[in-house]
Amino acid sequence: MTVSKAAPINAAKASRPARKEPAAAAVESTALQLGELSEHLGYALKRAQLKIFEDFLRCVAPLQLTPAQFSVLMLLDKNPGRNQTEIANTLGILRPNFVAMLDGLESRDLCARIRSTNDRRSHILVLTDKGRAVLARAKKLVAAKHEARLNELLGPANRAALLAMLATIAKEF
Amino acid sequence: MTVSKAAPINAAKASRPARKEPAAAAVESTALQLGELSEHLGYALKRAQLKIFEDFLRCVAPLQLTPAQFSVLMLLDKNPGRNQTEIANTLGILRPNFVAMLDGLESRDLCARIRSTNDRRSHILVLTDKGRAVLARAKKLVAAKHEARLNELLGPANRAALLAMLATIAKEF
DNA sequence: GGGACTTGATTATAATTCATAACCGTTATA
DNA sequence: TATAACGGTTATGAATTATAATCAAGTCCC
Repeated sequence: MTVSKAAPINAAKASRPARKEPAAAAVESTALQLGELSEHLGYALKRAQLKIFEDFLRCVAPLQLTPAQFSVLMLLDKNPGRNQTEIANTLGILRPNFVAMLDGLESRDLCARIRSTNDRRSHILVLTDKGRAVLARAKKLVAAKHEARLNELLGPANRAALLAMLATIAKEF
Repeated sequence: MTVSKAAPINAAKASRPARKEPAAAAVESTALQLGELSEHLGYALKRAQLKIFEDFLRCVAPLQLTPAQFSVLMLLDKNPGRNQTEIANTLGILRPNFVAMLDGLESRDLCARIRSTNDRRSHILVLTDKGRAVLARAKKLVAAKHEARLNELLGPANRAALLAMLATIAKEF
């Protein structure tokens, strides 16, 4: 839709005394109307997603993890012994792009590539101890700050309903 | 989070007769577990958003409009006489990036920049007749194919609830 | 066993998107 | 009138997403 990270600073520029206006009833430059746009799910979805990611970044800033990196660590933790292709595919990351991402995580000693003995082409991915520790801290931060805030805003029931609908869309659409 | 456009092709590779396995109970390479990841709103949000945009693109393909371009046309239609900064800001587009985007729309004769007589620095944006026509067709396509499909999947009430929650997040978070 | 084919990881590379700083002409203000 | 602020633009860089090609290792099959 659009919607970059840049705050939609609309703020009608704090009422100044006045402005020269053509003549007829001064329009006084009010806030813009989104109109039907606000009824479009894609638009709302994108804006919400940006906000959520922004907040995620903030909450987990001390650990320097992006949402993408977090998702990789989560997946490695839950699925030890898988190779790059499997992890990348389930996250929707293209294999070529996953290489640099793993390089980053591995250079920070959060995970490691281990040449498989079965199939010496493939790299088994594992969390390091540090990786597990960082992930644990990240989960705590996310739960305590990020998801908690959402629960507060929407209420647990609504939050669950939202999650379910999003999952439905992701799966069935 | 991650989640590129690439389909998370997990498909466990159609059962072949067998495979050499280390020894102990063959693990048979089953689908990966998302685990707690599926409980994280950001993850679900991102995946849903990608699906929605993908479908939007498909539905409106005959008109060659991206979600971002669509949102601009919608906003111009609802808010005639505004300048670039105002439009860009309310959509969260950075002004520098908006220039090329407008160049594209203007070169297709969907909108026009008009030098304001009040303030000769600013460009008033207006939809052309063609722009209005294209927008009208786009709205029809989106309503008939895209949003209709969502309604079908979620039901009108749920769809409305989803929209409301997303708007809440975008606004208050 | 050896050639043809497939697969996992990688490189190279391009297109798109998002972000920042600097600039020019115009307007407001001290 | 000089200075600052503003709207639009350029230039540019980082990050994200995508495709094709390469290399080594495995599978298939005669």
